[in-house]
Amino acid sequence: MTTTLAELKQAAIVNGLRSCQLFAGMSPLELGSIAEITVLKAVSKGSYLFHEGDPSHGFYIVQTGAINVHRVNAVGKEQVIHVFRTGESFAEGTLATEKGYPADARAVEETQVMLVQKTGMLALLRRQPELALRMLGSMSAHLRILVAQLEDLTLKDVETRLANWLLKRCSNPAGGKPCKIELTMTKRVLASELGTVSETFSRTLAKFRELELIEVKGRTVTVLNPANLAALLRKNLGE
Amino acid sequence: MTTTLAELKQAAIVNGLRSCQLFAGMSPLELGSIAEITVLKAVSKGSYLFHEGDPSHGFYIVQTGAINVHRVNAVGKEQVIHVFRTGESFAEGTLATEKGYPADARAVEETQVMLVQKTGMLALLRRQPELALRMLGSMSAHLRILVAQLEDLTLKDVETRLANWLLKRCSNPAGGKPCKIELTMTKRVLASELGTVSETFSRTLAKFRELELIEVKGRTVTVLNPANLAALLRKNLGE
DNA sequence: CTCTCGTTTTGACTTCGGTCAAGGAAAGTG
DNA sequence: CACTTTCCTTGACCGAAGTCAAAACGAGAG
Repeated sequence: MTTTLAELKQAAIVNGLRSCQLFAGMSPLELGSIAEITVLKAVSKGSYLFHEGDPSHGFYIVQTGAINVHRVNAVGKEQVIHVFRTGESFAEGTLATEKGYPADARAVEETQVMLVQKTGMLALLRRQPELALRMLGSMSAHLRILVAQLEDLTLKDVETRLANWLLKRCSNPAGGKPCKIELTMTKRVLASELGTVSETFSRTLAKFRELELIEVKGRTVTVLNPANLAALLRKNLGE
Repeated sequence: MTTTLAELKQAAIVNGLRSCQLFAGMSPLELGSIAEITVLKAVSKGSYLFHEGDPSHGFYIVQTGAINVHRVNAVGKEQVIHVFRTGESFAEGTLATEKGYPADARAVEETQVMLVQKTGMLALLRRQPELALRMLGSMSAHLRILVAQLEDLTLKDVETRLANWLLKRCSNPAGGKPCKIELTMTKRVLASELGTVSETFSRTLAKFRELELIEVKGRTVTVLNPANLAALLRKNLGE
């Protein structure tokens, strides 16, 4: 039995699809049918996958790397909507509408994505209602993320947002053990993800350092005592 | 041929469904099958349709009145996500997930809604993939609204938001004819919809009055020259 | 008409956080 | 290694908008 290059590629795609939340637990047969309409795409660091208003060719799944989905206003200031990482899918919403992509998408680092093509996917959805339900679920998750983001940005100050952000990536947010966190991107980008600018971000880190809540060394932040940080977060939210 | 009360009710529901964007252009037969799983609900002014976290019984369509979907933080401050009016549907996202509603929903005024029940709808979706695509489209629209809201609140100041809000309700936003706008709710609520407080709202109206862009008389705002207001909006966005 | 209660407006104050500017650290390049 | 470039940090400043307080206004009740 011979294995062609195309078959290998297909197998790789099936594997990629399997690691995506959206398709978890689907049969190899079903995955195969999706793989057929899926193409791989490499996006180099800093380059754009699509811009706001571009006509949609389908939706994306991140295989490796990270995609920053954001919006830019007339002044050029950008607001991060979400940074999608391995296994996450985005832009599903463009399947069922003629409108283009509602935001910009740029690779934070060297990234591999899978593009599940629109026309093929629409045909599949018509034949497999269960798949459509999965898509609905996934979009619902996106809505939740956005609602949370909205609340974050409007109802909390930067200090609170940073505390929350740090705690979310602690292995044990309630414990008293120090916890190292590696920053995967530049602090400017991180700041923007938190809805602020690098200067303010820097200052807030400094404040936490003075309070002996964290230690910073290059790209590594060590939360000295997650419980203390959690206490500060509660205090900020609590009154 | 006799017409029972139940049949009349069904007919009323079918009519309501037809006026909803989500179901526009569907056959009477299909509408009928949805009507079967739909119940009417009256919500008195100020009372809640659901709270954040409540288990979902389905999604809603506004028949008359208005529903304010919002989020409340620990301090009690609330952030409006969107005010849904006649013909609009919301909470579709809860169909495909076990999580409860992601926000609160309160009637701004006396309101009639239709509840399309979850279990029945799921069964329908499995049989009618086209319906599922419609739902995807509708959720995509919601995502767009949220993204726009996010951009509004983070990238624009109150003055710009108010100018935009006023222009949106001018009959002819580009023209030079004065245009009366009736405020349907109290200014405090309006301010909150614009993501600010009544004081700031008041001041901004005053500023516009000084610039002779508008006139205010009780609950009536008259945009003297929509084109001028549009110019101000463009200037704010433009640099 | 007058009193009362809720809403709106205005003023004074404060604060958060963004901008500008400059110095230092780090990292890539020849 | 020296040099450029990008990133990070810190200080000084400023503006938008929220809070508090008090006055003005308006609608309904008696």
